[in-house]
Amino acid sequence: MEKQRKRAPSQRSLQTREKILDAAERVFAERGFDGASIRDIAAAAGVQAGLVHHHGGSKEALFARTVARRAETLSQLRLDALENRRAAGPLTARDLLDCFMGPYIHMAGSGGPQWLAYARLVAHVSADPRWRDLAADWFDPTARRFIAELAALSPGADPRRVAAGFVYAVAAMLAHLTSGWRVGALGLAEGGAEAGDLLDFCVAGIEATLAPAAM
Amino acid sequence: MEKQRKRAPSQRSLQTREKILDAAERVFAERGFDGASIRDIAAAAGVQAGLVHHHGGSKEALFARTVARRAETLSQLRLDALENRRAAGPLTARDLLDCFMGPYIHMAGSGGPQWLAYARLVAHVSADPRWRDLAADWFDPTARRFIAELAALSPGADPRRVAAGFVYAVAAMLAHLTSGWRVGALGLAEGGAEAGDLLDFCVAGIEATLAPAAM
DNA sequence: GCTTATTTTGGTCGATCGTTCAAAATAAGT
DNA sequence: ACTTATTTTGAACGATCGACCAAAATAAGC
Repeated sequence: MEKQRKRAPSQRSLQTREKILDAAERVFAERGFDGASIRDIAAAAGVQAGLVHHHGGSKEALFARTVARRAETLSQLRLDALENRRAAGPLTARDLLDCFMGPYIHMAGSGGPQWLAYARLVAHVSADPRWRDLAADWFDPTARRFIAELAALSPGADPRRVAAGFVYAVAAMLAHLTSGWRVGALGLAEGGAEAGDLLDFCVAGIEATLAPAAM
Repeated sequence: MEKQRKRAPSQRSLQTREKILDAAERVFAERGFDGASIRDIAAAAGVQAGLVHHHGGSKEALFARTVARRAETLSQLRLDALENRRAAGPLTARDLLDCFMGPYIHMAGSGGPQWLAYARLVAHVSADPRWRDLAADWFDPTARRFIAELAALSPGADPRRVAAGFVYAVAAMLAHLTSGWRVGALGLAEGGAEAGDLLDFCVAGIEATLAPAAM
């Protein structure tokens, strides 16, 4: 049984893979998993439908790949921000939330339209129990880390309260990133809400959950 | 052109309508609009597929009907709670948020499993720009009312900041109601987070947005 | 009880879905 | 340049989708 020799993927292939992932990100973000068709994604990428399967595997695998791609980058940005901030001195709740939310907000604002699509994609993932394991694999480790850091700020805090507060903060962040389609409806500014408002809201909320439990 | 005489719908028909709406609520909540099929809904309701169209119209109309049914009840509960609380004395931010969230939390907890399904359904609506108009029609009027009440508490507050904070609070509430499938993953209690934690978080966050803008 | 409108059934329609595949085109290795 | 593996095309496959309809069953009005 001779080993079949593998060959490194061509550069053209790598470009196509990214084109397909970008297209999948946009289409999945707009219409969700079931609303998006392989043919829609292929058309958005400018390739044939069969090619999507060749590069992305099944539709579920493609979806998982799309979620995973930026999740890795995002986690690294968050953890790096945390280390840098820690080196600068003692951490506050605002520091921690800024390290967690800052990279996402920044990339969504100036990292190109793909990052904004990714935020909408994550909103779909969060709304569908079907992707529980996917979300747990890619988001929970970093979330757990930040929850632990937050809980460590207040020795008397109830860890479950802090975890709940963190979930609320993440939900608010996703709402902030995806509220573009609500613009104007509720008196929000044209370009959506300000990132500072989000941070103020979440810091105050988290600090409330950090307070020692009342008797 | 003789007017064709209408006939009142039979009671059996009304029961079937509700069975179908309940089934649609469950299936739409679990799999979203595109993931749910008319046949799935019909099977869950124990009727034939054609009957779903007869009672609910097109799939989109059925979805809209499903969203609208409890939205009406919910708005009324919220506005009633607001009037009752107002009669008891001057309102605080906590009062207002409790009037808005309380009915939902209460119905989700003890109003039967259908109300919990409805919360997941609303999460899908919030994640999909396709239902912008639907959400605006059924949720915005009441939301606007509560935003105005909140803003009135603090004359120096920026209305847009308050609106943003309210959107964050709603997102946190939906996360609270639908976080059952995250239970345990992040250290949350088995039965999900406590409603009190949600209210504490949101009150603190909203009060932060009510503070007069710094110079 | 007879008539009429409504409710329900069971099946079918064309369209579109995810997936597969053989063949053509392209690029890499020697 | 020749060989070989990979990438891409274009077209199919069966399954399932939303929607529709004629006929049967049921209930309401007289």
